[in-house]
Amino acid sequence: MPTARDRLVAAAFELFAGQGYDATTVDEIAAKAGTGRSTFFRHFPTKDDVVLPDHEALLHRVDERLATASPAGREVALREAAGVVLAHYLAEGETARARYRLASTVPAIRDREIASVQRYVRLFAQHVHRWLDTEPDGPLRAELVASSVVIAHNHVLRQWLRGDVDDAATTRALVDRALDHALAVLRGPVTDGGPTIVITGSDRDVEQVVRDVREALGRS
Amino acid sequence: MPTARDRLVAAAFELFAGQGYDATTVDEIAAKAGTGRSTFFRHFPTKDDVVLPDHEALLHRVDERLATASPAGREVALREAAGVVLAHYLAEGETARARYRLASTVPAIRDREIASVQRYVRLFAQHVHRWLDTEPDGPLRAELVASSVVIAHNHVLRQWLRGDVDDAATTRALVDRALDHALAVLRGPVTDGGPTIVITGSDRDVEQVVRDVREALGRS
DNA sequence: GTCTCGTTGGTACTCAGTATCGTACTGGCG
DNA sequence: CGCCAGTACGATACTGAGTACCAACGAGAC
Repeated sequence: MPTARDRLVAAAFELFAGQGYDATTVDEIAAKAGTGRSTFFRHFPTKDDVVLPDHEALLHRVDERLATASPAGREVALREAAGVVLAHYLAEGETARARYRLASTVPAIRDREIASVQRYVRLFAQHVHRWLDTEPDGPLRAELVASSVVIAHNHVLRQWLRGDVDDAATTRALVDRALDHALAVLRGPVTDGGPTIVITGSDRDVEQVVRDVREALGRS
Repeated sequence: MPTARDRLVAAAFELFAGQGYDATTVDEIAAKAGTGRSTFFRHFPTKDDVVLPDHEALLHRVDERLATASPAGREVALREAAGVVLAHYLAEGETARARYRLASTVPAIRDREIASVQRYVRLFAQHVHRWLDTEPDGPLRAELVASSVVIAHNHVLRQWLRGDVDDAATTRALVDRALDHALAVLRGPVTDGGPTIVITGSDRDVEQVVRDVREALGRS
């Protein structure tokens, strides 16, 4: 016999899928789970929470990873922190996908999801602020980096949730690649005096770069 | 005699400020406004909406500005679209600040605000997608640009809402400057083959840039 | 006058969420 | 075995948001 909490979650998912979110009352969920109404609200503060994952534990783990970042390892810390979240969803598997489908159709749940995402952004921002606040435009860049990391992560995560990508290793690789874009702001500040140059990528053929620069400036 | 809608808004702001959001019932608001309960819900779908601005009109104007962007004027379109939103808040003046204080303390309103912000991000993303989807990593970069523009705008807007900045012209200048960072992703893609060069700023002394590049690459 | 039509007020209802109480089921300890 | 915590559960009653529906009022059209 599964625990009452698990029965409630299962019953809720079935009823929501069958007759829709709004048309399902908490009483029905409790009845189908063979429990009392009080028990439902004892386990889930609101009706929404029965389908939303417990972000608390996840946020805590992300927080821990970001807290232990040496100045040199900040970019790695951000990547791994995003990886922690991704791993959680991948491990959830079909449950995460069912929740995604639900959030796509039910406004109330979608709004809750958005609010949850914002908590991750805030958490990331909190740490990046510590790193950048003394730099020029640090506070702004901190927020840009934080939101960009989450955007990049979620962009790929959605591909997996929709089933566009199915392989876990591929998904992880895509997130890594997406974070290249997101972390560009972290690498170089935009100074307002002279032009700022940001060069990324592995190939370091100086003369080729110079040719590219001349071409780019000539065109502009 | 102001319209019933205006009286309801005024009554709501006063009661929320005086006794808190949760402790205020819709009946009280209606009573203070000298109207019936039905009238309240006829004007505002939910209790939250009485303090939230009508984003519909604003979203529409932003949409219009973004829709009429030539390929060369895309960056300008994004800047002006952000400017439209900023101008609206600046025109609201103290009302916007009161709402900000309310959203800072009441979770329900804060969540609604977050959901509203997300609608702007989606609208921006919708247009930027049209522009970038065919480019490498276009869809991701579109979302990064959209969220970054909104983040940058809101970062400065919050400074004004808090009163850290009070002058309208200064605020507009700060937004313009903040958007420099946000639009970096729009300017250059990060290719994975050779190095990618992103050059920002107004000074276009090619030889100086080339010297900078050589120095940067020499160091690395 | 009266016939609409839009705005309003009033009433009754559903349902989420809160508070409170009594009860069953545990494990530990004498 | 009897007693005693602590804990999970169920039932009831309540508040308040949001919905549905209906009756009344007022302003113009004819």
